[in-house]
Amino acid sequence: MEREKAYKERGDLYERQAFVAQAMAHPLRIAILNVLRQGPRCVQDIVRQVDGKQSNISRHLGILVNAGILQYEKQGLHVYYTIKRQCVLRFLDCLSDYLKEQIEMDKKLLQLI
Amino acid sequence: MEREKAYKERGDLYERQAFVAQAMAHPLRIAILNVLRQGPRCVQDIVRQVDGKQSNISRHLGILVNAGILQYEKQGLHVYYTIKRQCVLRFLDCLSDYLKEQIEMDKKLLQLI
DNA sequence: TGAGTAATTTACAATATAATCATATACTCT
DNA sequence: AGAGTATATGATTATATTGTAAATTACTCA
Repeated sequence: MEREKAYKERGDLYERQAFVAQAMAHPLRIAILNVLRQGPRCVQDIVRQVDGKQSNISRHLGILVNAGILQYEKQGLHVYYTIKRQCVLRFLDCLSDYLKEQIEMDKKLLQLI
Repeated sequence: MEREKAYKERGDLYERQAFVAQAMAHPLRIAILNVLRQGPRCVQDIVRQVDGKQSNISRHLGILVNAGILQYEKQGLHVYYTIKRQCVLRFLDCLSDYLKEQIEMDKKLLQLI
């Protein structure tokens, strides 16, 4: 494969990776992912567990599906969403280890002021 | 810990996770991370390897540092950047496995048209 | 000190993302 | 068919992100 083509393909990959990251880049969407850890859930279930309007949650679900992170299945009136990419959960878990420490540290700093 | 406080802390964590994800959500920043896999590199090195103006790269580096993904060290005129969170690389690797397949499939579909 | 190089920052215009309300679609049950 | 419920989709406004050129800071070395 020639050099330029190789570069272009890499760029293609980078764009898709960035697209997945972008889909995760919102606290509400992270909250949704954490609800779906429990297993498949319909929109209502999710709306009940995270703080947000139905139409907004629906939009965020759409973004996650679009990025290939979630799958959905229609069952009558309900639409059940499921996590399709376990990578994403592993990543969040890995991040939370040191982010929790960071949060603790920030809290202590605040108390010093 | 009371319920409401627990919720707030979770929200705090979600915001920070989202912030890290957001920092990864740009193809140029992914490209930068892939340059830095090789080891510490200064801004010029990076500018040479990815496609972009120096001031722009500097901005993107700032975003990655801010999210805690990169570290830097000044050495004379140069600033050397290093990857601090290996999570991030593992995540990108995990994504690329199926994204590459997806790219292949998309290419084949295009040829059918 | 001052010329030169590396890196960051500022200011701005262009573009993308987000939340909300109202509306539309799709399905169920009587 | 028609009422009722679950989701999704416009349209709009507010906010955030991006790229670029120009200005600024920080360091080196003659």
